[in-house]
Amino acid sequence: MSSSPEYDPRAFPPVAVTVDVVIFTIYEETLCVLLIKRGTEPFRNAWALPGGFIKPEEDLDTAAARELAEETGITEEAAYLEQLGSYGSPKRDPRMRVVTVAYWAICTNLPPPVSGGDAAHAELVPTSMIEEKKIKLAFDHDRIVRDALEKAMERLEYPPIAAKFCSPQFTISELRKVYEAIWNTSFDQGNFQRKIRKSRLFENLSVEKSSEGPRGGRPASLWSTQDVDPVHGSSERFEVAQASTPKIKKKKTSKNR
Amino acid sequence: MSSSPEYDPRAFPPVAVTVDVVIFTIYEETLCVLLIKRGTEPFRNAWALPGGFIKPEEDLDTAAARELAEETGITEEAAYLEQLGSYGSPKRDPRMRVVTVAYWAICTNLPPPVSGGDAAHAELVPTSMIEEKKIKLAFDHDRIVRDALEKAMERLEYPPIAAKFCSPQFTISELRKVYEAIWNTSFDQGNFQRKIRKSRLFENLSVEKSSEGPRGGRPASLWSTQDVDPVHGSSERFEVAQASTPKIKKKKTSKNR
DNA sequence: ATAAGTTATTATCAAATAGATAATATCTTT
DNA sequence: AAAGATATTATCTATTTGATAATAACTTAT
Repeated sequence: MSSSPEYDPRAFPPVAVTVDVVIFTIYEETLCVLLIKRGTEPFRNAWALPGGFIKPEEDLDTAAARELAEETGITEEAAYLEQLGSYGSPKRDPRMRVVTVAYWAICTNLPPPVSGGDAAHAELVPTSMIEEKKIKLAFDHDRIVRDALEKAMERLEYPPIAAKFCSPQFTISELRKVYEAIWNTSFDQGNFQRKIRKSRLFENLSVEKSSEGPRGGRPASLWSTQDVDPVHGSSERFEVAQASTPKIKKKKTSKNR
Repeated sequence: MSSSPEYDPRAFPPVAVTVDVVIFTIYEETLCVLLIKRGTEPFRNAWALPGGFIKPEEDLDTAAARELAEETGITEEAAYLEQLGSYGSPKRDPRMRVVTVAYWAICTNLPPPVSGGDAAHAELVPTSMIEEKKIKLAFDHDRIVRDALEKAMERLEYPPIAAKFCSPQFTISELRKVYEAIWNTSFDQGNFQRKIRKSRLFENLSVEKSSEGPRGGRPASLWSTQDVDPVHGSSERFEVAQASTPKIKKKKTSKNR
């Protein structure tokens, strides 16, 4: 027993360690993931998550932030980036033992042809394509995306994280549309507003008014939220149960592209 | 950009990969962690988490389950075991680059001198000792335990997971005591019972009655719960806010041993 | 056997929250 | 000026929660 911490690291078979990042964004009111088309074997021409090896002097989080920046041009501060879990099935890479540390990220409205990235190879794919197995992913990336989705849904019950899908200043309707896109349902405007307003997680930049946005209608006030750091469990939280009105509202199933 | 999945794993600097397990149990009404005293450098004589290298043909989860069984003699089915996250700071092990995949586990009432384990080296330590930095842990295990605590608190809001601290059949009071030990507070008996009874997560083995247990008082009915598998976020959940009565009740700060 | 103590279970009531719906406010467009 | 659109506020009811008490079913001491 307890062979445990009594070991010599140099005596053991080496493993390659990579990071992969599941980058979520909302595009055309649909939750999407950034994927890259592989150009080499194995899994040539299959879609894969952006990722790569950790560098010798690089922390895991740093490596993930680097991958995120390389693919989207978006810095870590502008996004939300969190570790998801590690995947190390012995056969997951046919070449050798590779353990990957997966991360997931939220980016604000990525432009469709990914700026700064290799536009030819990168694409935003609706998560429904993956959930419904309409697209084939390399390695175990299918599983990783599913796990990321699950974790994201959990985290988004903490509204400041959902706000990461929005611009730094946003209207309550924009935030509501984020929830609607992700849960693929409709929420009641008034009740949603009530919840946001009494939640002290957001700050009303009362003077400001949304300039662009929808054509017509009463202008909305802008809101912001403090940076989300350690998402400790005891934080204020949202039930995303059925805040929807049962009237007719039932959003059309998410569209593909 | 997008240097991403186009790589050759054999071309990169090797990393050693370990698993470490944060094993929680409740001992003397106090939440404890199983630690092992290191016998070799580095961090000789410091406390450390049980753990070790992944084997060439072993999945990460398998490795964690193996470590759990080696230290506690408890099989995975009897416990709750979940991945916590990976830690890979370049300097976390002075000897070479070691990335560890951390897990956390819940075990039912481990006997104080750990059965099946190396009793001389293993000990149950109250988590408060670690939270209050009264004990020094090897490597970054301090951080790992803190993260595990945070994650555990999150998960325990799903009551069937909290029930893993109890025997397969338990009384509502036993379950309540689990919450009280972990949140270090008192909960109202009646309200707690109300919540459990209407939550459909537990099954009342109505005929049965607790035989042992407390000496005196009305006998409690026994309950069980289905096995908890994928803890998907949309599950029924508990608010652990302040179900406590504000009367006097304020549990003494957890005792050491 | 009875009383006292202990734990479990059920009941009750007020306060807070959530779901549903409507009313009002402030814009843009016709 | 009217119609349409979106935001914001207001109500009302149903449900849930927090607090407290009452009752039930046992064990132990007298």
